[in-house]
Amino acid sequence: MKSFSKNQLERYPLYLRFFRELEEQGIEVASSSALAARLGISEELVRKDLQAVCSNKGCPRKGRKVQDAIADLERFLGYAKPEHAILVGAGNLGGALLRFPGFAQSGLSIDAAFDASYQVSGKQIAGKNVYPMSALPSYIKQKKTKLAILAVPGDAAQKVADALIENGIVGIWNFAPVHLEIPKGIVVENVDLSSSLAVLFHHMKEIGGSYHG
Amino acid sequence: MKSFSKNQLERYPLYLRFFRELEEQGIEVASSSALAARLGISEELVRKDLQAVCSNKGCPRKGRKVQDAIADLERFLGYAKPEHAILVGAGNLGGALLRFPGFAQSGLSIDAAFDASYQVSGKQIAGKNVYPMSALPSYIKQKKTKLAILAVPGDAAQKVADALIENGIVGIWNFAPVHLEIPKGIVVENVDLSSSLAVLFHHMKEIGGSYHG
DNA sequence: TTCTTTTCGGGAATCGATTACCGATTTATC
DNA sequence: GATAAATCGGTAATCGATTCCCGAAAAGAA
Repeated sequence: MKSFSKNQLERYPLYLRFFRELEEQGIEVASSSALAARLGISEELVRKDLQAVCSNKGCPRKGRKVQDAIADLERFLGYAKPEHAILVGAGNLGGALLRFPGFAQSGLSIDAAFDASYQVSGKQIAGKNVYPMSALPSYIKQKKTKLAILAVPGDAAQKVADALIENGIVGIWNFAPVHLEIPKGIVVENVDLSSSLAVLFHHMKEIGGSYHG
Repeated sequence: MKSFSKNQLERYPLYLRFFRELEEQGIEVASSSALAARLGISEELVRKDLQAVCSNKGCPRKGRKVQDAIADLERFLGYAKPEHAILVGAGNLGGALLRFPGFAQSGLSIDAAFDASYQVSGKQIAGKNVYPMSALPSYIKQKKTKLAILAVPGDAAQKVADALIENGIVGIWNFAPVHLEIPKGIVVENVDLSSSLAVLFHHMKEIGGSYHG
């Protein structure tokens, strides 16, 4: 069985996005070279990535069938059936995630939200119910939800994560700026804006675009 | 001169966060081993990372002075003076970023926002003015802004990015789900949720926590 | 048809990041 | 004061990702 590095996994959605664009334009075949040029990476890398997940071979001199590539990528990425998730913390960022329409194209379905504040719980955001935190355990157990999106303030994140795991959550998409302590067998993927900023700032310093010196 | 990999750069904010927590707790010295254990990475890696940016040496048997480490990390990350940025696209996600209070601790200051919709431009969000897009060129030129946060819908992103660059922006923090075509000398850092999701889904499949199969 | 061009797919080589190891040093303990 | 334990800093080795390279196949041109 093949193994996939984090970087490699992160590239697949970019490939899929590209192929979907081509499909919209009515283009039926595309080469790895074109994809590589568009994304600014080497064509060998693209080819190897696609070889690893595509059931169909590419055709010399032409490339890959766009529709086949889309099907292969969607299957590999798990977009066939949407993954059902709950969102915890329907405040500033959480609300934005609830309202974001793009997740449907990425195989994610946010079914419900939970918030500690009674100013938001009991209402709806983007057509999704926001429940009080007290309703969380029974909801997870009843719906057998496996995935949670964590968008609570940093100082509450660990406590909430513990509760989620205790009730059966095995995957956490963590938007809180905290490194969570997690037992083995639980998956956490962090969206850490400060890390992303660090990369950006450093590159800007290199080209001399920042005032930081 | 040293070079820093993307992964390495992304770790520094985590280190800084950890040291700041210790400082709040009144702890004055901390070892790389403790940091490594907390973050779930090897202690050699932590040591090497810190050696690369710290002016002060660690002390055998004790570790590093927390305050020195914080100072070194903040200096390296460019947090001494905040980087001034504008935000383009004050809608769903953009609004959330404007309201997010954590950027001050990451050396970022969002000074103003711009939006194409007249329903939001002219108003304020989180105390920051939202201007119409027509005001963008003159603002950038007058304030000599170098950094822009791009939070517009995907289909508008490339066009907006082109305009930003034309007016002097050299760094773009891109939240739009699009791979931007950018001339040389301009820095782009993408925050791509679909890539992050791909990593999460894959790991969940590995542990058997997903319904995807 | 034949030649050229482009792309594919696989194997070898390279490059860089991470890990392993080791002697040195300092602190705590006895 | 002697001894043990833990951490440091540096070098060497490993591991894996990416790149390089080549022969083969398909399409288009001559």
